[in-house]
Amino acid sequence: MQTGTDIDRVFAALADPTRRDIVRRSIAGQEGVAELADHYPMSFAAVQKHVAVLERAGLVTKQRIGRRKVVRTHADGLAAARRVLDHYEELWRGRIDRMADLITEDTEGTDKTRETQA
Amino acid sequence: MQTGTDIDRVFAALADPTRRDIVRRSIAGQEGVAELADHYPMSFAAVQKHVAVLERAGLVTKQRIGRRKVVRTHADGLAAARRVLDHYEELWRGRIDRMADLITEDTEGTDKTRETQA
DNA sequence: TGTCGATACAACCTGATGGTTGTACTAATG
DNA sequence: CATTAGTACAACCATCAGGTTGTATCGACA
Repeated sequence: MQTGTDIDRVFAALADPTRRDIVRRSIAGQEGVAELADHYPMSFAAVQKHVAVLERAGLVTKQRIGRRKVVRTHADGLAAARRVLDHYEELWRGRIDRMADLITEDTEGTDKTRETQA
Repeated sequence: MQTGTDIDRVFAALADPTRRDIVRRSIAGQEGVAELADHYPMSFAAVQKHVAVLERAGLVTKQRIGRRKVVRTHADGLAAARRVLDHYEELWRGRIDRMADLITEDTEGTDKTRETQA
């Protein structure tokens, strides 16, 4: 569970509508894999694979309850994705501020403005 | 045409680290495709493709400036992704509230007669 | 303990993705 | 107007992702 919440996997997992729906349904944390599968026009195995993708991305967890394995969404995974977007928004606001600065100051000559990394 | 800001495309686009970096750099909105390409260990054409993916997802736009086409990130695209995550968080909070309700009320009647025992 | 419900996993097919090279279009510039 | 920087796009290739079926495991229970 080291790489549990890898950002690449999180976004990739969220890129599929079926998987987003599984995430949504699993917030309630009541359904097993087979029950989830009933909601989609595909095989049980396909849904099982989707759940596996979500699990690898750290977006859901499975817990054995009786003979089923109940799927629950893991809020931390979603938080990881949110943080990335928050970061962009922060940078975006910074850009706006800088534009405002340019308007008020109007000092020319800022050419090699580069490198910021992340 | 198409689905301007399709959520599938947005998340899929953000699933690639190179593309996320392009989004980040393009917030400044200063570099053309070739300038962006200089930062990555791949061909110009490959970067061009990445930009195209971001463009289709509504995450960036291109504007001709001189002989270059400057790439700028489009905040609306990011906002679309954020809205999805916000929705999940909202549902998540609702779940917590419902759990709290169950604890305080404890009046059954909502039974599906499931998960017997523990 | 033998059966059934629920889950896991492997093998396979197909289309999408991420990378390459090569060629062609477009617009500054000498 | 010929050249060249910058971009676009097509063809091609390898790998991955989403789906299928088929078989195996595992836990509950008559």
